[in-house]
Amino acid sequence: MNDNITLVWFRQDLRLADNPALKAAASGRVIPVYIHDPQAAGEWAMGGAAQWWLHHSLADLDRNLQALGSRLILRHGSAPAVLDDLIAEVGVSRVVWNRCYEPWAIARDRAVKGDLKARGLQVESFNASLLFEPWTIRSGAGGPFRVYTPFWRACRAAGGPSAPEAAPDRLEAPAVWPHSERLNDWHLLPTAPDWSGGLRTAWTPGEAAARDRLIAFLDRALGQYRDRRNEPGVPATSGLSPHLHWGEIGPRQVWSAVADRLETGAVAGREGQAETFLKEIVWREFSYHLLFHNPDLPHRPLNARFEDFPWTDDETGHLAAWQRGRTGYPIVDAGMRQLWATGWMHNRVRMVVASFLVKDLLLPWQAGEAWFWDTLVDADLASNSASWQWVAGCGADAAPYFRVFNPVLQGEKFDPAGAYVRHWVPEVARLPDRFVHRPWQAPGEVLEAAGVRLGETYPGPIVDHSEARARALAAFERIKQTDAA
DNA sequence: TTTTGAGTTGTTCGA
DNA sequence: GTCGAACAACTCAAA
Repeated sequence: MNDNITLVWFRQDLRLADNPALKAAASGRVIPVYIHDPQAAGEWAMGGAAQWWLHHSLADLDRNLQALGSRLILRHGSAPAVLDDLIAEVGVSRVVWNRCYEPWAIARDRAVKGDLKARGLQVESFNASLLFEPWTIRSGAGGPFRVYTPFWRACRAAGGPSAPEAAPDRLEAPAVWPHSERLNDWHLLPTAPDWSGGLRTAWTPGEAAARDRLIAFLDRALGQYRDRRNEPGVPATSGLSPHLHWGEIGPRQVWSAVADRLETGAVAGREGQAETFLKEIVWREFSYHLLFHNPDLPHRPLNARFEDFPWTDDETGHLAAWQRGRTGYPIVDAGMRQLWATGWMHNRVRMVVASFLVKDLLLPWQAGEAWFWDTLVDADLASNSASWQWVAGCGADAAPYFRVFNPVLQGEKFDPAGAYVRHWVPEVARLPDRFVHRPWQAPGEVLEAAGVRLGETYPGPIVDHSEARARALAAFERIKQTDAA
């Protein structure tokens, strides 16, 4: 039975526009399907925040497909088995998808492709998630990059990414729809308790919301991006990371929208501000490039010397204090609480909290990576692992080991009026600016007037930063010696 | 082929 | 108070 039906397997490309697999299928009958397979990712199964996002994004995709006369078929189970079932049920002749780049997904997709082709089906995969495929950007010597700036230049030299394509106008339905499971039965949303209130306040998953967020960012913040993106108390960043992760919008769409503003003079005199934003988009590409060429990136330090780094055991409950935002450093605690409440953290603060975990607490970067994975709505294997390695100093083009963020100075520099810490750490909200990032240095009467009792209403610092910094530098000194020996 | 200069995000110290 | 130097080692790419 061959009805010339194309099965479009949606994964991290939950959108209709700029979706090459969907576009390729749209000339004939289409069955869009999403397969929920929590086991496939192994230890990188989605965290709770990611599942919350996925639920709403799938609901949105289904609505958008229905507007084109189609719908989204939901199935759970092992993807190869589910695809087999669908193919047998409805007589599919062709299967298409947009590529994923997690090592486990690459292995799965390669096996599926080989298997389906061997059985005579047409199978095609496309690029929806990246400006450039990781294997197409090469250094002068022909290999992958390990330093960002040459990678950026190589991307620029590759010319602009291809233009995004519009969504199909309509989609032809099959004569009979295969059965679909119900989204609610997947229990992706938290219940008992429902902790998703902060996520709902902060985010609207879905393709239209992604587009709205992009436009709002371009209108309001692109022209000051370079100067203000580091201020966590100001909405100066795009907030596109979860939308990009789930593919509700693609980097080509983002790139072309920025290029438009540049070409039309909408950011005249502020091109450098916009360029800094494009560089951030390319940092995402760089992370995918690194993961593709170094599949162990999520587990093992790129710089092998760090295998022997003397991380400490978490005997003191430091990890839990960090996770719950009770380190006694307001900027660190604000970030960790923002993460817990909203599933997202401002990038500047991600660097501060990561440096604190890895350098002040000497806990392994993988512990931070795992916590971020569990709690972020934008949890992305490539960006998360590349960024943690960068902070830890063991990654590509990494922060030098002696760069230890001082949480007080970082707070005072980037949140000088304390708006960010006051919002997320209300215990210290009534402290004056000059003590809001260093409550333990406030005189007793100032603390009292602000209603702060250190150790009771808010913790004292769990480590002394300057001692911790010295400890970190000494630890790095040890792996230097290990290497020389 | 070899050499050379440059490379996202910081802090501290001493002049 | 400000300012420059020092804090490694390694990759990349141009010369």
